[in-house]
This record gives sequence, structure tokens and C-alpha cells, in this order.
Amino acid sequence: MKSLSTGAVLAAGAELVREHGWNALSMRTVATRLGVTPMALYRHVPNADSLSSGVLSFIAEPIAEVTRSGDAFTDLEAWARRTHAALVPYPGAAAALLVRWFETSPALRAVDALLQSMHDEGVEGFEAVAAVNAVFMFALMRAQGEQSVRDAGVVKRTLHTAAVAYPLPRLTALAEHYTTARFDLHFDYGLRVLLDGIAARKAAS
Amino acid sequence: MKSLSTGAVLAAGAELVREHGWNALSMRTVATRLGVTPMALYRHVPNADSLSSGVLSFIAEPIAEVTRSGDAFTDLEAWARRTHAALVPYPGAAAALLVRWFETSPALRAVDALLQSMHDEGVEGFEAVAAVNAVFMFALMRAQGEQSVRDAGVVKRTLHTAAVAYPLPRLTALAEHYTTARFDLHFDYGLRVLLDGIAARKAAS
DNA sequence: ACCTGAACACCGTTCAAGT
DNA sequence: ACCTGAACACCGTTCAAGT
Repeated sequence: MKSLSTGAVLAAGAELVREHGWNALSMRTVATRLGVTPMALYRHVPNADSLSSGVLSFIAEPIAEVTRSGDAFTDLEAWARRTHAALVPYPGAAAALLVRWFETSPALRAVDALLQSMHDEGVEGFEAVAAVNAVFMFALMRAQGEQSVRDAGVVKRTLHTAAVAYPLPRLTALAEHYTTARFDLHFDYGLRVLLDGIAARKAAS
Repeated sequence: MKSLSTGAVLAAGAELVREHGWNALSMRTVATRLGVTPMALYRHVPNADSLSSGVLSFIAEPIAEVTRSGDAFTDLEAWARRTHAALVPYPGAAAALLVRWFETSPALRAVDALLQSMHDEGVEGFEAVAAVNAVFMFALMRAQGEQSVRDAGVVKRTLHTAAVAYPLPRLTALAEHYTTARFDLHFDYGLRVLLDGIAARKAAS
């Protein structure tokens, strides 16, 4: 199946990330998956870096949309849940987005829409920026954390190894909070703490 | 100057990151900097991945220490400021640590000490984990953001480019808040949001 | 216009060899 | 014990060539 297109290249890249993780993405792996020579991609994508950011935008497309319920906190919560769900299937994508969100169109559109929600709620200036930033980072970090910890026993193994050199009593005691097991619970809880903090701050002003 | 050591290899790696950024780090670049064959490093470091994490730990060593003032929130704030200052000279290190903090000894020790501060303040369980996590990620994101934005005009240039395809009115209006200059203000606000969230949470229970 | 093939400068890493 | 050198399988990318 020849006659490629930019869309086909990015879609193939996204599939590759879903199956083998963000680090497996390269000009050559995408080319092989498409049954084509690496050089063929240069007709549709300027270079490797552009392939990465293109695939990231392709993956992140579903997070651009923000539903408007009339209540900004409901919007933030709904967006965080959808974003978390959208990124978890693509190992390493959340981490990549965490570092490159400012060059990623769907992320920029999401932030803009969330800022609009806050604006309509009466939250302005850097309070709005910090609030949106906090929720944005939370959703991405949870998605990335869930992926990192997915291998069974990573937490305890790492803690055990590190504890040989240094005692980590509090971290060890709270290790359960860093595991995947009760992830939904912790996601809900953390998000609620965050939203309550923003709301309390707003009420105080 | 032959007769290497693990410490010398990691120190050379850190210097290389400081001068040319995290992406410049490799077996071969470190070897050349030490005036030695790439294979010579394998005597002191098991593989490339281990070189990366070793250099990251080397760079992050100063963030392990947490000063205890008696007030946990003072400790959090002081630690975040020192961490930010420690990571900014090493381009890309904060982003790397953001993804790999759980395998990095100084980061684990810092988190443990911060959890201890919260524990002594009477903040336990998930509240403590969420609070420390948020501050930790916040400090790293700001360090990384400051590096990313260091090139003059990145924010406005990116926004202008993105705005060709999609209007980003709120983001454009608030662009100044995403620049480096506002670090202190953002830090204070982020911390306050966190504390208010915990307080609201406790009041509700 | 679109894709191929050879080539080059990079990676990490194995294995055999030097001292 | 410590380092070197050749070799191999990967990268991204340029350039000339095919259709």
C-alpha cells in the first residue's frame, strides 16, 4: 500500500507508540511499519523531530476539546478525566507531552479553553494560569505515573534497592499511595484536593 | 590522564550536560571528553542507561537535603527554591528528573524528608503524598519551563505560530504569566492553592 | 511528484586482543 | 585490572538516481 500522506505517517507513528512506547518511535521504525523506505517519509514530514511532535499532536488531539457545563470546576474535572484516559494507552506520551505541551497544538487549545472557563467563572490573571497549570500537570503526571508503575512491584523493588544506601521511612510507610492498585481512588482524591484548593482561594478573594 | 573512576565519569557527564544539555550525554561524548575510548567506560558504568541515571543522580545530589525549620510549609518552600536553583544550570536535567525521579536517589531522599516534615506537621496519608508531589513537580516544572523559555520570545513566537491555525485568545492575553520572570509569584500561589485544598479537605471531613 | 539505494556520521554494545 | 580496536546493528540525514 504506497501513496502515503502526512496523516497516514502520523497515524502509523501513534500506533507504534501505543504498541511499543514512545521510545520506539523513529523514522526507520515508522517507515518499516508502513512497508516503505525511511527516505519516503521525508516527503511528508520535514525531519525526525517534526515526526515526534506531529505524532504527539496526533495522540493528544482528543484532549483539545473542553466541554462547557457552565461551572468551571466541573469542566476542569471532566477534562482531567478524559485527558488521563486518552493518554494512558500510549506509554511515554504523557511524559513527552509534559515537557513539550507548549509546542503541541491540542494542549495549547485545551489550556486556552480551560482559561476561558476560569475567566467566565471570574478567576483571572495568574490565579487562572496557576490553577489551570496545576490541573493540567496533575492529569499528565497521573497518566505517566500509572504507566511507569505498571510493571508489578516497581515501587517496592526500587524502594528496597534505594533503602540499602539510605533509609526512607516515610516513603516506605506511604508506598501504597505510589502504586497503581488504587489508582482511580487516588486520582479522584488528588483532583478533588486540587479543585477544592482553587475554589477556597477564589472564595477568599 | 588515564585511571578513571565512576565518580570521574559521572562528573564529566554532568559537566557535559551543563555545557551542551541533557541530549548531548552519551557514552561516546563522555569518553571523548575524558580522552578515552568508549569501551573504557564500561569498566566503571554497566551501560548507557546507567550512565544517564548516574549523571542525573550526580546533578540532583544538592536537592536531597531538606532543612528543618519546625514549620513544614517553610521547609517545602525553601526546598523548592533551592531545587529550582540547583537544576537550572543543567539544561534538560529537570525534565529528565521529572520522568525518572522515582529511580533517582537524591529525589527519593528529598521526598522522604519532605514527607517527614508533613508528618511532623500532622499531615498524613494521601494528603501528605499529594502535597509533597505537587510541590516537587512544581519546582521541577518551573526549572524546566525557565530553561525552555530562556530563548527570547519563545512564548510569543509559539503562540503566534499556533494562532495561525487556531485562535488562542485567553492564552495570548495571559502570555506574560508563562514567562520566566514570574517564578516567585507562581510558586507562592501554587503552594497556597495546595494548603487551601488540604484545609478545605480537613474542614469537610 | 514520489519513492529507492548508497553513503556518511552518529549511536550502544560485544568480543577478542593488548598491557 | 584496565584500556584499545575492530565489528555489528542501530540511529538521522544528504545526495543522486530511478519511475
